Amino acid sequence: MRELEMSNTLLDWYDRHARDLPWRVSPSDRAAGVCPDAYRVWLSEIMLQQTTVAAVKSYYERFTSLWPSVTALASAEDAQVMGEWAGLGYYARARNLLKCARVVAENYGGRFPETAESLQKLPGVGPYTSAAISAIAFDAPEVVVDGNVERVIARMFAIRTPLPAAKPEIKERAAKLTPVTRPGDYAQAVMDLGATVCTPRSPACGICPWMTACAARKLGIQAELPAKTPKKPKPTRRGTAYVVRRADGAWLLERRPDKGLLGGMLGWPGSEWSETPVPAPPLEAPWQKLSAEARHTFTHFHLRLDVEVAVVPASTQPEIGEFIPKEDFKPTELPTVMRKVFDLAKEKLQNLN
DNA sequence: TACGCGTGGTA
DNA sequence: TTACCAAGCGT
Repeated sequence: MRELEMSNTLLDWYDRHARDLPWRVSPSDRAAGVCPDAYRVWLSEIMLQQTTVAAVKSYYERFTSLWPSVTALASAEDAQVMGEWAGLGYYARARNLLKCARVVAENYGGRFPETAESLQKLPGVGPYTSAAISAIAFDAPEVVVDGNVERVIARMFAIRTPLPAAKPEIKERAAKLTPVTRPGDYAQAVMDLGATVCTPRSPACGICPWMTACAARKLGIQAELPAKTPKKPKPTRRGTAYVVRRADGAWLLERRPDKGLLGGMLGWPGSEWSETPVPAPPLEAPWQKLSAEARHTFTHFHLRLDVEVAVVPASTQPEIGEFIPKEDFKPTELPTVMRKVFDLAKEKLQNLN
């Protein structure tokens, strides 16, 4: 199949099978001249980095409802944005989201630049996201390559080189397929194909619009591709989290530094997380160690946290962190590992409500 | 180039 | 239970 025939075949498939997503303009609306709002495209693309559509949907609805425009988001309080992002993960995205919104509001008059080259200069916007925004929001013929596209292309051309070494070859192949007409729909079509048909495990080759052109399928190796360089094993780290409740119901919390793990997020005071952590209670108190531990797995290590709880007098002044009044404390604003600690500790401390 | 950086679903 | 995986970026 020629390149033009392939892209047309996929666009026909997309016209019939495009998923209905909150941030998407349907192919029929697009044909009628409707353009997606660059702010919404950008917001969705940042949220979708390494994150599933199912996880993103409710966050996207909440963010667009609270902040309908990039200028509105630029004016938001850091703490509120971090709190709304809690649970979605990769918190550097939220910090860069705010930075980017403020750059667009202050340096670009609230309008996103249209070229991938300009977009990639913005915080948190890399090669994939810049191309995706330019293609989807402005219909520019950019080559959009994400994990889905890598998988589809690696299979289509039976590229056996493991990722990430195969990226340049994949990008070349993807570039030759990218059409000049409807590049925004085409970019979303390849990603939809990867997400719904050319899936990582047990791809549905029988219903694939590109079935006859696929080299991996001819060889029967589609499920083995793309090859990946093996991952390192995850070590286990340990630590202790301290949950303090003041007699008036306030909770002792600490804002983590902007850089590093869970940067900028609220959390419980605690020891370092390491193979042999040193206990580090935030204040003197009659500590009670819980029998259960909080378990959580991050990208590169497993964590097992002991949880110690204490109730302290209403007059207690914190040396570390800050007492948050009970009416201001929202567990949903905690990153998931900290919410797990809370869920273990709350039964022992809830009698102060 | 390789690593640090979250979370929830799935097999 | 464990390992793998998902619309990557910054350093």
